[in-house]
Amino acid sequence: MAVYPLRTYQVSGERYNPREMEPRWQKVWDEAKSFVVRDDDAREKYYVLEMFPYPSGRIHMGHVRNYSMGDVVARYHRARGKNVLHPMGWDAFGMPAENAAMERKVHPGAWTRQNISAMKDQLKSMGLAIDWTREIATCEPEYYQHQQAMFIDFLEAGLVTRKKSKVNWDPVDMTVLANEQVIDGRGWRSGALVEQRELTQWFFKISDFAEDLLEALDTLTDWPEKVRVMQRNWIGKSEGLRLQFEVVPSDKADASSIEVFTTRPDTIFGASFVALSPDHPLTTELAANDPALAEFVAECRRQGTATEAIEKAEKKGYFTQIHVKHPVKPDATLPVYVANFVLMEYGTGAIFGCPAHDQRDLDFARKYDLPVVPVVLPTGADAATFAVADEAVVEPGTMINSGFLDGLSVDAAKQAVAAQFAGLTVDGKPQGKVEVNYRLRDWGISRQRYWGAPIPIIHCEVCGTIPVPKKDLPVVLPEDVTFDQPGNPLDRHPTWKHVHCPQCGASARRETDTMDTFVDSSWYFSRFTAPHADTPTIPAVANAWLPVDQYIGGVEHAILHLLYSRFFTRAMKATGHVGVDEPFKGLFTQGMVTHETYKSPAGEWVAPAEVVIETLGEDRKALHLHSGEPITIGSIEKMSKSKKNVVDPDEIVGSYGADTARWFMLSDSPPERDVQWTEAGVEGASRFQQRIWRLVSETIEITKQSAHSVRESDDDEAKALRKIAHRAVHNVSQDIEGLRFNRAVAQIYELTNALVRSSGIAAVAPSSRLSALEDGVARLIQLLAPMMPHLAETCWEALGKSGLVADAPWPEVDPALLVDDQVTMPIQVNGKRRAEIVVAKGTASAEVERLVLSLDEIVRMLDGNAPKKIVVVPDRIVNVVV
RNA sequence: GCGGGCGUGGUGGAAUGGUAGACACACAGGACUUAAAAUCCUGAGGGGGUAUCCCCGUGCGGGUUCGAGUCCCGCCGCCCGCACCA
Repeated sequence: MAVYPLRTYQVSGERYNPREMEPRWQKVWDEAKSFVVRDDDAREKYYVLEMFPYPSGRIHMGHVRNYSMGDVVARYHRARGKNVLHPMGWDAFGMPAENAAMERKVHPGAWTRQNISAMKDQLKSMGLAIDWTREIATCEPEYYQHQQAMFIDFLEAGLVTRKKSKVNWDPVDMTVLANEQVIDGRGWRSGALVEQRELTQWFFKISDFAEDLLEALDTLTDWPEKVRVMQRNWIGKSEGLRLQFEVVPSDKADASSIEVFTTRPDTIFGASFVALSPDHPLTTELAANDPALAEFVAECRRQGTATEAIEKAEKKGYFTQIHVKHPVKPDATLPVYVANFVLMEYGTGAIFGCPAHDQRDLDFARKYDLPVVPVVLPTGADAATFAVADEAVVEPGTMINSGFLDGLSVDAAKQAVAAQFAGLTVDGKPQGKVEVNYRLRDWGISRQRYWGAPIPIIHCEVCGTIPVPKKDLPVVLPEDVTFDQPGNPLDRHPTWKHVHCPQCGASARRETDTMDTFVDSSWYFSRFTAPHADTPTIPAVANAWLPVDQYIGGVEHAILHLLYSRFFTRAMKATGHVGVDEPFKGLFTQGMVTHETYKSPAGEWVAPAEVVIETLGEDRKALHLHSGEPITIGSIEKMSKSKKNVVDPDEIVGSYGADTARWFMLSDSPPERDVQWTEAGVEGASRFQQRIWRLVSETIEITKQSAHSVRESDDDEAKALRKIAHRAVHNVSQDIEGLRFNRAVAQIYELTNALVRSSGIAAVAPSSRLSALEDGVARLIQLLAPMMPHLAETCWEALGKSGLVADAPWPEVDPALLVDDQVTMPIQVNGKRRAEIVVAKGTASAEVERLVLSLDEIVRMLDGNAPKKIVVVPDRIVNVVV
């Protein structure tokens, strides 16, 4: 590109004022119903959704980032001529509302609805292209009655069960938690150490779908690999053998057999003990007559399940005095221990230990002096000298010391053992049975809380548990509840639970447990397809919209919400509410918003708003805004109230405008990574906004002043500018489709730079350049529209374009302008760039070679020698090897 | 321990095996201004040479290749997830 002279005149344009323009355009979109979507639109559908917010009171920067990304996708596909569904709702049930009720004497419903109203205003101030006519809140009977209806459908379809089981009890929130909600032995919300309690609970039979949920992960190719791996691990499939060990008769126990599960039946000849879980029924039976064992069991229970506890825990056991017969070594027996590392929840709660090939078993065997017999010889090891020391051997190899298995591979041995036991029985049970085990447990959904969807069940002493007849739905939460004491307000409500049995009419009791809030969020995306229907969905409509094409949210939901939703969608399919298995075709997990932390000399956290940063060269110093005392700049952390490093979106929107906040959230950092919120970054985004406005104003000014009336054909500069503009459209399109917003932003900057440079001389240049400038600016505004929609509308209007830029079709790209007729080829000598030549595109290699060898630099570097080899990659690069 | 990801200027980050550092932030110099802000122009990976130029450079060590930030092998470091799962 030529170097242009300084701009030829100044424009006295006013600054762009987002505070004035943003509300104005929001009103225009609203009145034009721009983003209201119709089901009967023939265009191709596109469903984009961001994870809906919990109405905590105010939106935070994480929301801004999340919804900015979704909005770009929505607006882009709209411009691409698709019928785009982009709805918003509220995940409105949950504990914080009850906590607020307890702390502030405000009803959870009032608190929640007030928060929704405030947050809706905040979201609206962002200018999101959302169809607000589809808004739903999970706490309203209009929503949860359908969830209750589906609960009954699931119950009838055998997808719900009620069973007594050991559950995770959160002593602070006074409720049961699902396994997925226990993190490191603590409640996911309260952080309290979780206790085990026996309770009768309602369960969704998610484990019925374990295999399908696992296998279908392979079809979710538009999901992050990380999330798929996490779900795969959570489902935790393992294939193995259920084995019966015959108990050697004694006066110690009545049991005649012990059942274990193993994934390594091949190592059976290396077995040297059997171990029971402290929670195993046989353990309990034995402990009844053995105080020392009872004490050992109690000690195991105290051990805890926290990460550190497990890492440090020593393998400990208690010998029961019982022996079992070795299943493949006649006359040999194995001692039976109770061991602290055997889990009742997995397999059968009992194992056989093969110390040579399992680290835990080895640690245990060394401690209790049990035999360590290697039975797998690793490939390449010497059979004569091979021995197991402190590390168990887990790699594959060849069977040794294993009777009829000797010489087989591990896999072959597994099959041979299974075949060996196939026809045999112990204690009337098959001695060995091939079995697939999953770690995934059924989903316990009963919560002993008020602010959730009531489980539509009536307990009748005569008839048992009876579903509430659908005509009686919804089971509405009573309003008059108290929160002045712990426990479930529904349970102590004076009248609510007292009902008559719908079958026999006798006095009966309503179920007072409510559903886990994760049930609410497991199908809201389906409800959005028919938010006002009097059935959970309208299947034909749901099937037209589903699956969600692009779902965007935080990775913290990788297991909980995303796995539950996959299950729930399958259950809805089984009961005829939707026709798809998978709810989310594409998933994107965005990174967090971080900020520097600040601490006062007293060691207290200080909010960014109270800190002044002084820069001296590259040094930065922080001072307190009011007191002037020095502030320590700390590490960069996720924005959180506890560290006070939060920036309020309202303040940013109020001072810089929503477009600036949106733009900054999309710039720089790749969307899957964390982004650091900085004042400088926001300033930069704001400056860019003004820069665009200046460019547009100048372009308009130049057009007015231009005396040109005849359209001339493009000169080189005009053509170059058109190329840049078309290329930008092409690249930005690809980047948005690939969700590479940071790169799209960079492309837009480049186009802007080129246009600003060009505008400086357009007034005195040939008319073709003015035309290219005008066209380029219009394209720029369109590229900008998904990201800075208010600014784009303002510019669009100023440029005299008709209609809204939000309704304008995405600009077309002339493919001819994407290709260069000339290419610059770098010339490498031994892989290092030494020169370059400009040749016509498609120049033959031989011609390129000739040109290269005639270059002064190359002649000099060859120093009279002939090159060993010349590699010419047409239109790309040349490498001369000397 | 297992699984996944990452490591590039002062900073955030670009780079279908083909000119490393696009774009932005921060910084420096200059123009404009009474001044400041804003704006515009210029510079910049490190080292050396007053121009043109040379050497080094993507965590470390090897390898494949005409050519490696990118692919392979072995290390080091950081982040995330799961975890006594038999």
